[in-house]
Amino acid sequence: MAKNTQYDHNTIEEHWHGVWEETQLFQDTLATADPNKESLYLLFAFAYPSGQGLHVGHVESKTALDILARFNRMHGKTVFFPVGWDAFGLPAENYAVKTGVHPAETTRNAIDTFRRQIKRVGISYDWKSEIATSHPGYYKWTQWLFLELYKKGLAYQGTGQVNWCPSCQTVLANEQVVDGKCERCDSEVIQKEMKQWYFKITDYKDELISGLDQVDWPKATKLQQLNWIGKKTGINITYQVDDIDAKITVFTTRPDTNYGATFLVLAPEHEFVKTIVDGKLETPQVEQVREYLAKAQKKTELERQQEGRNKTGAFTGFYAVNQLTNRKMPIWISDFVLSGFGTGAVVGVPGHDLRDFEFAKAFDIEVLRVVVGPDGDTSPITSVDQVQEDVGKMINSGFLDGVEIAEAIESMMDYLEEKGWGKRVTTFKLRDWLISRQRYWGAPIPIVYDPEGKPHPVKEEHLPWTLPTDVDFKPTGESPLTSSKEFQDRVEKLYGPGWRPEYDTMDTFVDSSWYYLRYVSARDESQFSDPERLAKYLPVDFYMIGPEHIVLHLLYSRFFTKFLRDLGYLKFDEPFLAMRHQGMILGPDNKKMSKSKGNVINPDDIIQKFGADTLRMYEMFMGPIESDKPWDISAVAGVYRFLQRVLSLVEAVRLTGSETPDHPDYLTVRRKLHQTIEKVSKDIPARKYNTAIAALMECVNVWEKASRDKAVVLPESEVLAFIQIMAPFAPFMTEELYQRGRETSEFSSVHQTEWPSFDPEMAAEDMIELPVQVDGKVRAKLRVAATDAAEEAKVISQAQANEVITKWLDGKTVVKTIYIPGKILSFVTK
RNA sequence: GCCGAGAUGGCGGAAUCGGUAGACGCGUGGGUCUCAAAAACCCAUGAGCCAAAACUCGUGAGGGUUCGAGUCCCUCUCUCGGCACCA
Repeated sequence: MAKNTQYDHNTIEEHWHGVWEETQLFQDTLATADPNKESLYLLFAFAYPSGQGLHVGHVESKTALDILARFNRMHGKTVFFPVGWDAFGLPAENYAVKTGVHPAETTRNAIDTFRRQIKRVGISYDWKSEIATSHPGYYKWTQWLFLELYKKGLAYQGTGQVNWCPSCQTVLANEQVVDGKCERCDSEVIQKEMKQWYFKITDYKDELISGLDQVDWPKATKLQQLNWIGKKTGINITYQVDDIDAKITVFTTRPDTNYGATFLVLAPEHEFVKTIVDGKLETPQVEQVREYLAKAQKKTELERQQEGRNKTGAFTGFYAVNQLTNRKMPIWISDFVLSGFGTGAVVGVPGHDLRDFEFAKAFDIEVLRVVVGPDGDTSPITSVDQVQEDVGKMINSGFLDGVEIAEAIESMMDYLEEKGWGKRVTTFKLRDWLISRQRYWGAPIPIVYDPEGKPHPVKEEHLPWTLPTDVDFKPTGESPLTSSKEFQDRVEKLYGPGWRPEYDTMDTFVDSSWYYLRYVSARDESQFSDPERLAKYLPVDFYMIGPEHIVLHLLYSRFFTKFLRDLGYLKFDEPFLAMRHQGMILGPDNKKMSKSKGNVINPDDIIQKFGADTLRMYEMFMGPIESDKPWDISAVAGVYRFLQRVLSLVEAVRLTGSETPDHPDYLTVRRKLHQTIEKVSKDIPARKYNTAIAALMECVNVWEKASRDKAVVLPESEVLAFIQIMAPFAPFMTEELYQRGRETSEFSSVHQTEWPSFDPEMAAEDMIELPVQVDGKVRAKLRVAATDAAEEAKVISQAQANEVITKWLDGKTVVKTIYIPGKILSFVTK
């Protein structure tokens, strides 16, 4: 056979890239789609076009989807596989602050780079439906969506404590604060009271939970969403404040221990605290309350967290009465109680809640035991390890004595409700979504204010409400749009003198939470998306997305989907039917790739040296898509060698020209080929690309050996089948091999051919190797004709005739014989 | 602390309705070719014992169920991800 056929990957890949561009292969899918064909919508979480360009992680997830796309096209489906850009965002704006280059220009250049790189990797996107969120044709509809929410009362202005990043000079959503720091720049986030725009995502909280039953997502992802929504059932208990006309309601999930309640704690922001500070309620402790409040408000989120479990607090001078015991419980304030959760007030049961115990110890409050400890311990609780939270029988608890905790919870809730002292409630951790951003590079919020400062929606005929360009980017703490003269003039001209625009822009997550709806009619100027196409192609069949988007993007997207469904625009409840996450590609040092560590692999370099086919195939071969895995440059070369061998092998077949289907070893190769077709056909839909590639390699190993040692030459149809099953992985080289074997000059791609079928008969082995165990240990392997595998008696007698088995059975009594047809034969002796 | 995922040769990983552990690739050792080297190709490659065959051990640790456990059950350790003074 011909050795070392030159594998000139750059020439091959650039050539076919050019041909595909010219012939518009797989472009404008929906306009040309056959309505009778089954359709498949594959979606990649669109990327922020950063100045760094494409990285190997992008290549991984894009290739994974591209393989699915090509495979399904070859199965006759209409595959919708669009691409776009999450183009608004901070990096371009920060770059503008530093250099003065307008974000629009930075973004345009970055997109151009990405587009070029993605095409070079051979991702078969439909570029006709490309979108960018920063394009007025797109954000017009983002603004339209805002107005629809506004009309329904789901976009509202609220004043409250917000997360403020002093470095980005903007507010952040709760979801964007990570460990008390800004997720973008790691600056410490502070709390600020501001008037901002919110979306009422909490209206959908129940459905955001129940809808998860409809989708095929990783279990862990669903749990994480549930966790974030944080549904909890408990009871609100209302206590009378002693001596004055006031009541305080606490939320608790554990009313069972209420006989052990000895104090109340209020969040610093609690209404009752306000009345004290305002002097409406007289107490000798007013000064210390004020002092504590002042201190608490100054703390940043981070400082609060760093305090850890150390309890601070102040006594208000008031007492609440526990109806169960008539005990007067001192009312304290402390910042460990959060105003946003429950009622902003808790009842302290120090004997059976770790936190309450710590608080009681810090301020010398009485601790009562109401649950029997392990080994029947009923002594007073004096140390932390006696604080028993979850299990045990009630004691000192009146009618609950002797009852297990779980049962006591329900009994007590019933009792409190019966008495009118409490009411069962459900609470959620999920807050409304704060969408105002004091930044430039985003979609302007389509709101204008009249001279009295009252907000009005921008009229729909004024959409897109364009982002002004005469803006000073330098962050001042005020929105950059404040500096635009054009923006101000526009508003006064359209709405009247004294009117002013809303200067804030929308969180970029607003842009990215509905893009998958826009793709199907990306150029439509009359509506946000085409109803017919939405009905036909949505919801998304398969979504590939990084694990970092689990909480924010998915939650917001699901909210929009449900909202638009309620308006009648959509006929489905969930936007993404199936979803998986790609793992991270780590540097060769097994660490996350970063410029500072100098371990970044640039896909351009790999393509230059080995080609896009190698890059794709290597990344798919590294391991399961879902797991993190380190880059290994010599393994890349291994994949390159494989491709080179394929090229040589196929070339050799064609140069030889004479097939040898009558060769005795031909059947071995054909069997392997059919086994490989079967394996690859099963592995691709399951996205087990690493094992599919391993199978392709095995096939080549067998084929090559037969070709070299035995001069076996496969018929052209079988060579073609191999090329076809490899095509989704290595689109360039397979196109080259396919075209070399064709006679006609009219272009038709290997990627448009029909996927080869495998013949189970041809794939079947005629001899199998059957392990034989004696007492659980494999002692011999029998060669059994496949046709005999089902005949137990025949197999057993063959085993008993085996020399090694005889030796092991010698002098022993076989008490049991187990035969799993075709799998294993096991003798058990005494 | 709580929730989730995971731990398999020198490395990445195969194999989980319980049935030959280590497919495939990398690396390593030896060889062919060459004046030499590179490339390419061939052979070997879990550990122990060993001339070889055979045998013994072996999937984070310890127990258990089973004829048989990487896979199932219990306990534990470590790593990664998420949440966290959430009442």
